[in-house]
Amino acid sequence: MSTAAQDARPARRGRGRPRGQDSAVVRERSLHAAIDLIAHQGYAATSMAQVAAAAGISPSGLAHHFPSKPALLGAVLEHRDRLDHMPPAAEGDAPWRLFDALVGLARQNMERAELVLLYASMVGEAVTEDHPAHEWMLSHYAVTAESLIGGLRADQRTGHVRADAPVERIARSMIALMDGLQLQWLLDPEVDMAAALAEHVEDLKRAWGTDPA
Amino acid sequence: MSTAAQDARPARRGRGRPRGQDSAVVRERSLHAAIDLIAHQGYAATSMAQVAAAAGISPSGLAHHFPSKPALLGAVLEHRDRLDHMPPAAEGDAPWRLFDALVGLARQNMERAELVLLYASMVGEAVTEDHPAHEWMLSHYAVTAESLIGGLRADQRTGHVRADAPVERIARSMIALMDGLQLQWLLDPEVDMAAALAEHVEDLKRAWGTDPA
DNA sequence: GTCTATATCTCGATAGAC
DNA sequence: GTCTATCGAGATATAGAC
Repeated sequence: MSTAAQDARPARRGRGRPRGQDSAVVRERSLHAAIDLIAHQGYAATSMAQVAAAAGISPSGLAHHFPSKPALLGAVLEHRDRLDHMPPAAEGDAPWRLFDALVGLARQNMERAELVLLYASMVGEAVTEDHPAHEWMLSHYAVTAESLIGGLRADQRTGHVRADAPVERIARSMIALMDGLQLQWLLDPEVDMAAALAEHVEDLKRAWGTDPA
Repeated sequence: MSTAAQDARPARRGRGRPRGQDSAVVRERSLHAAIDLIAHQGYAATSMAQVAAAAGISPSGLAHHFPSKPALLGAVLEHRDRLDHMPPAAEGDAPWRLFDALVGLARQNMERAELVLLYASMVGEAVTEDHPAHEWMLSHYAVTAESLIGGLRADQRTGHVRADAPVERIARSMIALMDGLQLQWLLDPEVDMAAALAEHVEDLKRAWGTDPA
């Protein structure tokens, strides 16, 4: 999009109204400032003025890009989901692939404390029904659980997972363990959440898998 | 002036200054109002005025019992810990007693959504270092983990738990699972967190216990 | 597109009457 | 012990200049 200069593009540059690209840059900067602040303070405790100051613009300037606080939150959540997404299940997947992928995601997230902190803050606040991120949270859990359950069912069809495996419980426990470990890791970086998760997945394979270890 | 009621003391009773007992009642009422509001909205989003209104007094009246917002939070946390406490390990404990007790606690908490909601809100907010409840949260995890680890070590000494059991990891995973299941249960009351936890404890006993199932 | 300025609220906390 | 009154600070949001 935006194929460079339309035509002559004279010396409008210095102080003329900034166009396209500049706007995107400021928006991006504001978004990252918001992520940082919401992660550390929570949504309720973060003000538009703080975000604007961190982004180097005025509150009104911020309001131009994000007309309201919930709108800013929506953009933050959208950005988060793009960075930390569940890999989709595919037909030819290796057995337990999604579970292994989650272990990898956990290891990757140990290099991105900001993202984990944002998630923990959001989840804690959004459990209440009327929170602006409540719908996001419901959807997040539903999508994650359905993805894991679908993967397990596929593995059952190909015979790599025992037919009597309690797939819902396995999926729910995996998600719960991930969430809980993230909290503990945030409080104590010595906690190796990827390793703990990997051990759990190994236990699952031993208990419900059909392939030899 | 106003020598009138100095000694006659007519119907002073009805509206005279309330004493002792009354104060405790109002304090209790304020405390429960605060718990309810903080549980549903979080600490940052809850105002002293809201708590006062819910308790049926004025903000200044509330300030008399709790001189500041952090002071009110402290009282809330203290009350919470009294209701939802880790049973202490004792010398003659049955094997895995603390783990069974936690399953029972989870089942009990499924009748006390308020308490679980308060915990989830607090944990989400207090991960940040400068939150007024951060110290509480660190202590909460430390005490819980040490208690579980101590119980496992005692069971190892009595021979009911295998000597090569990774006690730290078992304790951390148990806590993580509890925390994560509480979130999922709050979002979907169909989730039976006590049952899921009980299954996990059974898995632990099978994997690391020495007693026959 | 960003700014200044302002409108309208609500916050936490304090002082003093009764 | 609870109230009214008030303070100063900071919130979201809008209007209009440049």
